[in-house]
Amino acid sequence: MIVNIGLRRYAGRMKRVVDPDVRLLQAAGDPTRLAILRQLSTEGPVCACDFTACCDVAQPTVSHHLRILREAGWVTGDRRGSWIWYSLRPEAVARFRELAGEIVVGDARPASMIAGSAAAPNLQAR
Amino acid sequence: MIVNIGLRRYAGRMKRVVDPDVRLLQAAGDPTRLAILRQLSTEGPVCACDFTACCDVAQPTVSHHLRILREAGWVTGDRRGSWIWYSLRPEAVARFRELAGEIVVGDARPASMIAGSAAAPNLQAR
DNA sequence: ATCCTATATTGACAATCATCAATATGGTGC
DNA sequence: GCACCATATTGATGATTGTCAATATAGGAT
Repeated sequence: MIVNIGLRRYAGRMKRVVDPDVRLLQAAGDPTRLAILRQLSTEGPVCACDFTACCDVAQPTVSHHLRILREAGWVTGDRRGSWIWYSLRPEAVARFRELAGEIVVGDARPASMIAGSAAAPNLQAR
Repeated sequence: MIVNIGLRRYAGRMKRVVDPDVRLLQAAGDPTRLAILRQLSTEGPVCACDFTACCDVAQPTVSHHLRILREAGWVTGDRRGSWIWYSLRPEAVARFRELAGEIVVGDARPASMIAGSAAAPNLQAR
């Protein structure tokens, strides 16, 4: 996508992520956050204070990543006293599994829907 | 992670992505690249020239994203004449599905392995 | 050889990201 | 009230990212 700014053309990053599937994948695609997700998966609800150990990052960084995971729908935080227990949201886990099931090798279409399988590709105008 | 550079402390991004799982997720976590993966999944091998349509991006951008998908292990390119046909790599698809299967809600450990479930969290030194 | 087309690479630019120190917020207990 | 703890937010910094125009590379056809 190209946007004019004054006389210049903007060639940087433009399309913000809105697709919830992309947000889910993008949130999981970070070493610290994947470690958090894995810890939540194997240990069940985890206190926020216990994430700094596994990830070797400072407390504000953990808080930052937890916010991203929360906004992507991966986790919820449940305040109990002065601690906050984080847990995986089943909807996100289910959606992630669906997403994985949608990516399959080979042509998933029934043979009747395929027109010219081995034909030339669609040519594009430059 | 903290690294000293001269007298300053570096507070920017440090740990490069090496975990192949993270690379897989990171590569999939982009709108253009997820669209490419989905097109490959539903249509089977796709000529590189056919990706510009679905993604609304210029040719170098498609090439850039294909390279990222290739380096993450998602796709391979097969040159046939002047066209290059891209297809999903079964290993990546399989790993992605495994990855999705590893993230589960609730505590996956057997009850015998759980010490003090409802006890206080592990306290950390600041 | 030359031309044409498909794809990759280079270089630049701006947005976004991950990280931390410092500070703020909000709860518990005295 | 005050002190202490857990967590979130702010602000700064530097790396990384996504995008394009321009150029390069490579194969097919003439």
